[in-house]
Amino acid sequence: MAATIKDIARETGLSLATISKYINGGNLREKNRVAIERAIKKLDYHVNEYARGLKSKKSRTVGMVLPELSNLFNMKIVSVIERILQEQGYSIIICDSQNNLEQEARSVEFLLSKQVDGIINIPMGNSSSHLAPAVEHQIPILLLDRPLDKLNDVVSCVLIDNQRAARMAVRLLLDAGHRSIGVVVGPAGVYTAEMRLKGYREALEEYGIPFEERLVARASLTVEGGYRQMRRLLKESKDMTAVFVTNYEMTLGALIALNKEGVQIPQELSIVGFDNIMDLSRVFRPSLTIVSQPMEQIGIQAARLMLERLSGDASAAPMTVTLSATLREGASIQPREESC
Amino acid sequence: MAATIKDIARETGLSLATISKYINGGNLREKNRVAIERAIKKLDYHVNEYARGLKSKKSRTVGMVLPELSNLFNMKIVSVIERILQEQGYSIIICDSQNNLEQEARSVEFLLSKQVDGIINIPMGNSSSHLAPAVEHQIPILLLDRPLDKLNDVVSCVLIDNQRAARMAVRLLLDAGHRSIGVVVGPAGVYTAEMRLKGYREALEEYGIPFEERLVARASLTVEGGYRQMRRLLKESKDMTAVFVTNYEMTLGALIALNKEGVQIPQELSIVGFDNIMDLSRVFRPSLTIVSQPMEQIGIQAARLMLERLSGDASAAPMTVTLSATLREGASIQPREESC
DNA sequence: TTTAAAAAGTAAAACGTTTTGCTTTATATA
DNA sequence: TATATAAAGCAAAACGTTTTACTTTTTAAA
Repeated sequence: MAATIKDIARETGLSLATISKYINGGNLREKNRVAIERAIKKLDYHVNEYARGLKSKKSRTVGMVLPELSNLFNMKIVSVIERILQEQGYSIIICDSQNNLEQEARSVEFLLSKQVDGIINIPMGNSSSHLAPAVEHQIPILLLDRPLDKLNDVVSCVLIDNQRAARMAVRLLLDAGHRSIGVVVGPAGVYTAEMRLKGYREALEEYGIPFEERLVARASLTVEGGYRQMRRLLKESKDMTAVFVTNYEMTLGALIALNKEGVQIPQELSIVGFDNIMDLSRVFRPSLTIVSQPMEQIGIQAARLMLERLSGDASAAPMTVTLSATLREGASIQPREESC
Repeated sequence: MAATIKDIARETGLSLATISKYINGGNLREKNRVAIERAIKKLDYHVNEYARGLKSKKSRTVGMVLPELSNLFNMKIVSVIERILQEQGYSIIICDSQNNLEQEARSVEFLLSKQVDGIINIPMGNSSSHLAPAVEHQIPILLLDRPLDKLNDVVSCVLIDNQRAARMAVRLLLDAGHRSIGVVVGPAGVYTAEMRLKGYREALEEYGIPFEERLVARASLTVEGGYRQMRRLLKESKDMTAVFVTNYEMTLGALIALNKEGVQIPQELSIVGFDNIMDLSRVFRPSLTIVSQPMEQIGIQAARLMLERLSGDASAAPMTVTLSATLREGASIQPREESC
């Protein structure tokens, strides 16, 4: 039914090789070029990606493996990467591993069976074993948001300087005179959570403030997690005058909790949130001070790195790109007189 | 490098056709079966999807075209569909058309160029022209969330009974004695918005309450939209005692606005929200009364319909499946004495 | 003009499957 | 045991490209 390169050859009187050359951007005589173009239009020819893939061993598809889709950070990143890769003719297959390590490994196998040219992965845990089959296949691998030490020499990586960003955020609170600062942070073992917590500790240290376990609230990375742990902090640490919440969903949950408890921001509690998705900082009154991850940039860099490695560029050695999160100052921090 | 069917044939002494038969689930002699299985394991053979696609003209891939990814309803649906199709060996390519009609059309073309076996689309507008090329290709098309009249006889469709759900929700408020009920609803022209507004009007009509334009707040389907329009309603309609918010993001925005304004729920204002994502109804206190779309079911039905049509099942005529949203009663509605 | 070099074009093989029409082997019936 | 039938296996062609090694044409230099 559909026209093939053979039909174009017949229509133009040229050979298959010439048509193929045209399609792949080679040089040809002007009159042949126009003849081919006319024939393509006339017969409504489209390249058969499967025949091409069979010969070239390239699928022009990259796979993406994520812990979950229903997370706005992930979605935003996917959205950016998808747009850029598509512009270059690549399609992406997304695998939601549903916070399940075995599923994550299965997703990698699935993508390999679909013969993707590369894999982008936001790893769930700290093991890299799920990527072993992909490493073996020698396809480019790119880690997002979280590194995996074992693979440092084989894969590229796009990260945020979580630790520094957290340090800056907590400094802001310290500079405002706060001394009892709570932190709502993700589960132990999650790289980003650990780094952000580290930054929090560092800032305290700089100011000579003792770190207190009771001010650390470990939450699942969800609205509910933020809600619950914010309430717990409020209940258990009455002296707390500020809080740092370290991801978007938890920030949302914390805000709901604070509102429900009628805690005035910033009069009664200062807060620094995380991730400017859905323009939370603008919508919320008083405007929220937040750590803002450059999500567009993360996506752009990830796409760039992947495309470079896909094109077999020599310069495309595995590398780690670390981007800076920025602090957007709002009005959710109250200076405290009694200190200093 | 990678083993092919030929290697298996050589290893086992059988013919290509027999190996192919095995792979595709045909019958063979027991000893041949085990020989093939051993060879496959030994040589780590995997089907080459591109060779297969070339012969069979099936890509075992379906495309999905959405207005945007950063929307939790869409994401949840994608997540479910992705899981089910993947279990059947299908991969899905997602195209985020970024609320851009031209991009939506380009996405369809892109998917066709990638030779997807079917397309699932949450259409942005009311025109079906972007799907024309897909219709021409004779591949199964499935519409989600919003129908397109022109295509009724060619495509399947999975919908929610928006109108009824809205009617039920507003009835609940009316039954509680509310007479001045605001509604935050999506932009004019958006199918779901219109249907939900229609349901709102119907309920009022049933109770003999005049419809008032001033109580209708048209918002963009975002947190910010909900926030802005909720504030507008509060300011402009002091007599309003209840409000119905008709999507998840807007509900979130409305809640933020109400909290910021210090409006007590439900004492000062009763509210019915929409979509139980992130367990909003549980997290929020008082627990929210919401219209809950059966997102899991929507995804399941969509996947089922698509799979049936992909398998060329005779029973798989284009059809419309309409699912019911349910009302989850929380504690965000206050009965009003003065009425009845 | 002739010749050399560069550019453009070609025929044919290959990629790894599925499928068709046929042959061989196994099973059931007489 | 012989025969008919069903089941299993096979050889070869086809799918629509890309690529290789070669030939022809064009352009530039002598």
